[in-house]
Order: sequence, then structure tokens, then C-alpha cells
Amino acid sequence: MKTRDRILACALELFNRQGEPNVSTLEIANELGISPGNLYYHFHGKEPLVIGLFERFEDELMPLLDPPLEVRLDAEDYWLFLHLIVERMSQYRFLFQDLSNLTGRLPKLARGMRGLINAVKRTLAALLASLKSQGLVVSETQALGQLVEQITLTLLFSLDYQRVLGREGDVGIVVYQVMMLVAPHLQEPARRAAEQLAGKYLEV
Amino acid sequence: MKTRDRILACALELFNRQGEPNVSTLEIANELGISPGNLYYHFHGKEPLVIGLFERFEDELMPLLDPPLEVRLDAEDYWLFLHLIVERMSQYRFLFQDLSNLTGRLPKLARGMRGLINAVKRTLAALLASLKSQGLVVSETQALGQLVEQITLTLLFSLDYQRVLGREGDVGIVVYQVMMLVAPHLQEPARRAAEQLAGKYLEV
DNA sequence: GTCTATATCGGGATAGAC
DNA sequence: GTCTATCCCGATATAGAC
Repeated sequence: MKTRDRILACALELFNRQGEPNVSTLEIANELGISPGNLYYHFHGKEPLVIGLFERFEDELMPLLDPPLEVRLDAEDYWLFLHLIVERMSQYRFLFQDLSNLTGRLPKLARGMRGLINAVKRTLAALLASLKSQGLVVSETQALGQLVEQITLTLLFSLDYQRVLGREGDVGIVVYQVMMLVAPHLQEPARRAAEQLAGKYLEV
Repeated sequence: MKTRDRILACALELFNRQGEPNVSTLEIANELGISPGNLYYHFHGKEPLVIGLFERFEDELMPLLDPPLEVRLDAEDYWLFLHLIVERMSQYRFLFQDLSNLTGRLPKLARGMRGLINAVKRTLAALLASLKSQGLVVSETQALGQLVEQITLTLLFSLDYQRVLGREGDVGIVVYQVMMLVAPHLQEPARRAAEQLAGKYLEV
């Protein structure tokens, strides 16, 4: 494994554990057992490091956003889709712990993040539209647009929310929250099923 | 106005504008036209400053959380209540821009914040229960519990969300989002009314 | 590519005069 | 209470040897 990659991996680990603002380049170098100068040779500071990690995240997430919309999909596909996204986000959770700061400090990151978020929203909307066309979803288009916003907000901040409350954040609770968010918009048989299934997610 | 209060006011201003991590005590002193030493005399660093501001926020918010539950209140009271809370939060928005970091760094703040959040949740739940007892709200208790969580999450992070998206965050959009969150749980006449009224909030 | 050593810089902290 | 003048420290940056 190349040093460059080891640095990225180690930085990700430390950022996730302690929060990006609380990790210095020196700390990363020490943890890896290399010199600060060496780290600087590969990455000129923390910013390129963060950008590098974000690009990885982007590369890993984008493929998940291709919606297989051809055939009829049901609510369960929706949950699976959400689960995959949340899973991936939690691997790079430091990006979302300090979202405001990071995007404020790094305009490049801000642009990239906005692009990603929009891609996620498009996919969410497409999936919802598909459910609606099958009669599984009943609400108006306006309400569904707002629902997409709510889901996105929840995806971005739910782990933070859990952390602030002192619960340790796990992936399951995010999926649970989103399911409960969608449930009121579902037609009655599917609705109850969703609420039941959501409960299962909490226990895991 | 005493120096101590001027410091607090100025710090609040700068924190809100630039984000707490991006403001140094030196900067605050310069802005005020006093010396760093003087500032240090009043507040030994940024932490007591942040705590001081939080305590003010607490004092201002708590009175709003006394729910006047005696008489029948309708959905409109709910919106007003939300509006007041959001308004107050936006005056201390720096607290929420870096919630994770701040609560991570300052355990005292974390405790206080959790207390406040719980108080808000209790009030939200009480109001919803009141609406339900009048038949205005139809959903199950489980769903309502989850709704309270969602509203709280939205209150805490919606401004952040707007900022990340590049829209400048205003108070109206938060109220709008929360209203749309509650709407699906309302009985039909009230529901449509809520969605209509919500639209108005966007234009302001 | 990697190391050691040093330079630079900014924020936080503190002493002592007024 | 307020100022000036330091000091300390950690983080970033960079030069030059291996």
C-alpha cells in the first residue's frame, strides 16, 4: 500500500473518530509513524487531504445513485437504497459532522457537496415518483417535493442529532427515521408494513 | 453598558457571522477596541464566553416553553409557537452551526443543550397531544413520537441545511418545513389549510 | 520518498504598570 | 478596569541531508 493511500486511510480514521478540526497533520503523521515533512510531501496541509477524501467518497457514492427505474419497484427497494447511502455516508461521517465549517472554509468542497446532494435528491424524487405511479404513494406532488427535502436533511444530520443527544449514532436509526418520514405518505397496506419494518431497524 | 455585556454582544455578533471556530478572542477585542488583556480579565478565553452566551439563550428560550395548555388551541397556535422558537434560535445561530464540535469540546454546554432540547420536545409533544385530543390530529402515538423527533431535528439543523445548499438561511423556511412535516398527520380540513398557510411562509 | 531541523505564525495566557 | 508587553505553545510550512 502506497504511503499516499495510507495517509488517506489514517486521516479518515482519525477525522471520523475525533472530528476534523481536532486532528492536526502532525497527529496523523505520528499515528502513521512517518515524519511531518513526509506527510507534507504528499499533501500540502489538511485541506488537500480533506478534498482527497471527499473525492473518494464521491466516487464511491455516485454509482449508488443510478436508479434502476425500469421495472416496478416497491417500498422495500426504497429502504434498501437508503440503507446503502447511509452506510456509505457513515464511513465518511467526518464530512457531515462539520458540514457548515468545512463547506464554509473550502469552497471547492462546498460545490462538490452541493452536486452530490442534488444527485441524491434527484434519485429520491425519481424513486418516489415511481412509487406514486404504482399507487403506493398518495400525496400531492408539492408534498412529495418537500418530503425529498426532509429526507435529505435527515440523511445529512441525523447522525449529528444522535450524537448531540448522547446516543451513539448508528446507521439503523437513520434508516428508521427516514422510513417513518415516508410512511404517512404511503397507501394503507404499505403504510402499516413500513411502520412495522421500521421498528425492526431500531432493534439492530 | 458594561464592558462585560459589550463583549458578550460583540462575540455573539462575530460568532454568528463567521462561525465560532473562525473567531479568536483577539479579533473580538479588536472589534470592540479594547485590549486582549482586558478581554481576558472578563472572560478567561473563548469557552466561558460561549457558555455565557448559551446561558443567555437558555434564559430567553425557557419562558417560551411554558405551554398554555389549559384551553383548546388550534393548529395556528402551534405555528406561532414554532415561529417564536425559531426566531430565538436564529439569534444565537452560531450555537447550532457547530453543534457537534461545541458539544464535543464543552461537556457543560452538551448537558445544557440536551436539557433544552428535551424541554422543547416535551412542549412539542404536549401541544400535539392537545391537538389529538381535539381530533385535529389523526396519527398513532408511535408516529407522533417520531414526529416530535423529526421536528426537533429540523429545528436544530434546517438553517445549516439551507446554508450548505447555498441558499441564505431565513427563519421562514424553517417554519415552512416544520409545517409540512406536521401536515400529513392532520385531519383533512386542517391539513389543506396548513399546506396553504405554509406556502405563505415561503414568500416572506 | 523520507528524514531531521528549523522557521513562521497565530492564538491563548499572564505579569505588571497605570 | 484597562493597557502594554511578553511568553508559551501548537500547527503549519519549508529547507536541505540521506
